[in-house]
Amino acid sequence: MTAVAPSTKKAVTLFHALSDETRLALLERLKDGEQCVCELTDAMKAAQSRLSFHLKVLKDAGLVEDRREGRWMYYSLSSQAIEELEDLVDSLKKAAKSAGSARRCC
Amino acid sequence: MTAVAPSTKKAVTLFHALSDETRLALLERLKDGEQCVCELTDAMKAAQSRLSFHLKVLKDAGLVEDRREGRWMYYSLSSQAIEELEDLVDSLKKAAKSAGSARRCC
DNA sequence: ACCTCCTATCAATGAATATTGATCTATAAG
DNA sequence: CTTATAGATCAATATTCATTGATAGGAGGT
Repeated sequence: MTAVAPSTKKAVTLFHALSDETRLALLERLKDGEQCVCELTDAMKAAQSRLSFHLKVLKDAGLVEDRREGRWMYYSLSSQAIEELEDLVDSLKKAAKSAGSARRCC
Repeated sequence: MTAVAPSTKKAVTLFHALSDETRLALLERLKDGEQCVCELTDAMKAAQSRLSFHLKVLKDAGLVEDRREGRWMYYSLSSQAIEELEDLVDSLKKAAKSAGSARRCC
């Protein structure tokens, strides 16, 4: 019954940020807690500019936060966007449960 | 502490399917119940081949199911993939809550 | 001031994706 | 059997995204 998702753009951004193997791997690592970029590049054997790019995508989507400490940048999960995600998935789930009533068409 | 998500590929596919405005709009419509392609093309004023393409992406990701009835194809939400989504988001949420413990680095 | 280390950004290339219009298949109706 | 309709698929193009290597900035250390 929902008219048109009010913030479709936001949802697209969120899901897009999650739709990449490298970025999911980053989030997976951040589940263990805050980490600095050097640690991530090291652990993932990835080029620095590559991770920097992906971390920016995650940050722009609101999925991670960054914090500077000296010359290091620390990244960590941000629960904010994750809750929005939860809501999106929830509304889908509810709708999926109330099975589709076949309607005459065309 | 999770090693490496076992089915990262699956997650990427799921999130990618959701990372498009047209596809989110389709899902939004399907929340109201099963609908045939002609109804969707009509309502969304989109080219038929375009929707067919996006519906395929959604179907390949397991987010929708199709059913043929005469010459019409009916699409509906599939709760299967949606539950996988829920799990993915859940594990992120839990990790985000146990705030990141800053660790010495580099 | 200089040099070094950590990270972000930029420019160029290459790879995936989306869009369009045309064609093909299947089902139904006459 | 012919025609019409619903939808999928294909080929070509346009667009968007990721990767790489180079450069630039900012913070410490000497």
